[in-house]
Amino acid sequence: MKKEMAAKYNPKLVEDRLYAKWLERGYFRATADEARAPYTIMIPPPNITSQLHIGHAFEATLIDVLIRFKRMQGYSALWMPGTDHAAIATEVKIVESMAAEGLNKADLGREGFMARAWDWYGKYGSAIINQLHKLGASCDWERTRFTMDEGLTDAVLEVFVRLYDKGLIYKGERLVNWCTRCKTSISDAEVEHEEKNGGFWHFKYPIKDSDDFAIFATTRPETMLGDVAIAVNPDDERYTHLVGKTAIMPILGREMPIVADSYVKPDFGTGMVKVTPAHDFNDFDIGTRHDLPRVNVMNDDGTINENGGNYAGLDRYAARKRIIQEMDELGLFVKKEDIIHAIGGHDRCGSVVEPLIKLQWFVKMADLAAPALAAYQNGDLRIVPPRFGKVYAHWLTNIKDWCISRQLWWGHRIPAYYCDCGHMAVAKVAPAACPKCGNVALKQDEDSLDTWFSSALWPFSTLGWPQDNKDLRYFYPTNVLCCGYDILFFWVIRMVFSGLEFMGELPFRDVLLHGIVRDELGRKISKSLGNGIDPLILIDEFGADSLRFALITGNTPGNDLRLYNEKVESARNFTNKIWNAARFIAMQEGCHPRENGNSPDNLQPADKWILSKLNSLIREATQNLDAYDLGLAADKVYSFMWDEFCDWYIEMAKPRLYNPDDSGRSAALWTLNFVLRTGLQLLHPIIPFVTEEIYTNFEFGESITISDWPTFAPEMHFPAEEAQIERIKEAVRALRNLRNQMNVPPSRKAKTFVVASDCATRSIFEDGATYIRALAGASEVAVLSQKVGIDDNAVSVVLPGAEIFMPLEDLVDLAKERERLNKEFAKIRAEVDRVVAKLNNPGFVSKAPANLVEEERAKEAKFREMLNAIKSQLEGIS
RNA sequence: GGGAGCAUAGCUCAGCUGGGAGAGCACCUGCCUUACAAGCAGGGGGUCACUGGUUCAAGUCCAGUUGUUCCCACCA
Repeated sequence: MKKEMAAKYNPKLVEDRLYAKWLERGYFRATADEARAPYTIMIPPPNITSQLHIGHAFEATLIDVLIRFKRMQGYSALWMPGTDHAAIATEVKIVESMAAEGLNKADLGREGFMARAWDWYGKYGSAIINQLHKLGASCDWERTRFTMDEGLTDAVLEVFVRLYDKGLIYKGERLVNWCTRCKTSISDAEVEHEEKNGGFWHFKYPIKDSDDFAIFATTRPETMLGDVAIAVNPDDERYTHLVGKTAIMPILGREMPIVADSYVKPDFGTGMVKVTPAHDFNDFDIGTRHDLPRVNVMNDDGTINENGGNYAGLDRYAARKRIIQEMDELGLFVKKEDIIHAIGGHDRCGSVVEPLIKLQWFVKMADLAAPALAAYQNGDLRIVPPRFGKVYAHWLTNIKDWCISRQLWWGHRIPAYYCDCGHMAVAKVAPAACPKCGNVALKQDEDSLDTWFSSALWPFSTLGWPQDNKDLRYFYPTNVLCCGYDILFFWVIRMVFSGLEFMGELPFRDVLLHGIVRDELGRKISKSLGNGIDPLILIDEFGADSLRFALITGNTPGNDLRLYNEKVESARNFTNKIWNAARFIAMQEGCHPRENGNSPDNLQPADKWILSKLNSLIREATQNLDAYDLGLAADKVYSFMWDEFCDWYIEMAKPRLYNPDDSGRSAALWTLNFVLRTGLQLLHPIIPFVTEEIYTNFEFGESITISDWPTFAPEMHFPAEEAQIERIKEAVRALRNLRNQMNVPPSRKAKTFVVASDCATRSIFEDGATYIRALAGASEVAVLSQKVGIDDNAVSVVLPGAEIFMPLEDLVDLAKERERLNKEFAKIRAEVDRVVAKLNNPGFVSKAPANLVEEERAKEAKFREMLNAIKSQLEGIS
């Protein structure tokens, strides 16, 4: 070794170099190795529209921790990377960029547009992927996939055709959510409802051959142009006499029946509802039940069409205004109420979504959803945290048919081919001629598929499906799917039913959901707030390890995470602490095991104590990681390495290290190396760079990345030494506290007397004397069975089973010392009272587990003894 | 209208199957002790939102209340 280590860890000198090494040596390559078990995670493919943002960094860190952990455990660990074409999101961006050049889609035509889109992919497609290197992500980059790759496209077409042949995909005229800005249909999941202030306008329609009116209310007066009926509740006695009569839409002069339908709630509004089947989902159903016509009054761009009479050509909102005005002029406007109601907007562009009747493609969901729901209900699919299972089940229970066609160009074009004869063929490859009439001029459907249609296949399409192959059989099903809870119903559900349908097996066993990263004020990151956190800037400032550690600690699955500089800074301090612990060890003469044959033959209590603690830590951290409690695991290793190892063990080892003749020196060096090495391994999944740098500097092996995950070792379990050192620590803490309270300067050393009547206790302190000297400012430690020969002016502290005296004649203020002892007495007195109260409770003694009762009894004895000791000390100084 | 989360130290958050409240940051005191001042030692600070219940024992389980955040939903 003998490599000079800098006093401060500098990630900039390390990270890129190590990442390049990992790539070069192919550590992230995963192969279908039958000798090992597979462990697979598919990246949630980032959209090619975006750069790496803090949410990606969070998710990637979670995944990388799991992958690196499992790789070290010996699994053939595959983290499959890739990107998503993100149909509408990308198309919107491309259209925007075209607009800047004064171009629109029509100018380019379909082919020209696609060429431009592929250019876009070439330019931005790999942005995040490349940025993930900076974070240390251990993906198998050679497998990188894109949802519009040839292979994945083949999978999409295969699925489409199979579902169509099975009758699970159909084309039909349905009411769909329509974005008037993007001019495409969107799925239910893409509609975001937001509470907004709005108007609730009340109008009346005259009733034919009567002086009566049908009074109703609407939030969208412009849709009145498409009214085809008035509906009342069949049990509403106020209106039953009107059922069967005819109302007149005065502006268009359209006559419409008054029908009875139980959908209408008598106590809401006026109890009468205008029925507009072409522009409202409920009305669509009412219309179907009563066989009403569907009058579409809106164009694709949100203007009124020819069915709107004089209103044709007007924008929907302008039409709304004028209709209100015209109805008012006709004396048929009643009133306007201000209400707050939910308005659906397009999640990509925010414009208000209009329900319109369109000829679209749908996936029939009932048959697909059932097994996906069952898989969750019977426990095959585990969702972490479990509370999200309800969301999952709710979605699958209430799922409606999925509108998969989009009036977009960027995406997988629907493989349906039309002939002039009216025949439609659905096939992966365009038929050379119409199977029915032989016409060769077939036209492909203009629409493309919802982006989620392809990402639903991600867990198997990335492995080569529909081609059968070794990798697919080996790595599928994947182990865990890690994504944000916000895409549980967008994506997870669709992957589950697709996997079950086409692979006959769940795509993953576990779903690990994470929350979103928020800014220091707890706000959601958003463009409008400008509160974005750039991971690359944080990495540049603090290092990737620090960012990763900050993202892992203090977080539990499914919970949102607040990120701020101090947190990353604190993580940075931790990496530096580890670095310095290693630096200290490296500075010791002959520190390397190979240099002088350091061995664990002569382990001392402190060695056994730290090894035993480490051993428990291995077990706990492993369990936590397996249970996806990454934050918990990180916390435990953190406090072990910092508090136990650095602050206690290293300090306890120093006397031996500094004495070349100490017979325990070799054991200390061995222990330092062993604990360091193991601690690094436990930390490596979370902070891969600094751990690798130290690991290789110490020549522990070729690379920590491919080292074996530590396992619990029964021979490293030393309960007696653990208890022993804990008692020494207690004594040291008490002495430090004492010195501090008595204002003893740290430089002032003093002889220290430990008095214990019990022989075993004396032996503990005799063994630990060296630690007390080193850690508590004792010049010498004398262990006695009785208090003899100790100056009366010594300050003292009472421990369970022992008293410690530190004579500091010139420094002792007797009054102060008395006050301190009195306080101590009161404290222990309170403890005694509490224990006694517990033991006097007959319920406790009879019902609590025997060992607990026994413990309490022991405590009582211990505290009483301490009480007596303090009492006699008080007497001694008065 | 349904469903869920959260409510613990000044701030941000941990706390697994119920058995004497923790961390980081901030704060106070003392230390440049030859790994680390990005550090060391010591310290202050919490009726674990409220009410009731189960239990020998509740931050932890149950019910309700309040506050807050989010998701879903066609109340025209």
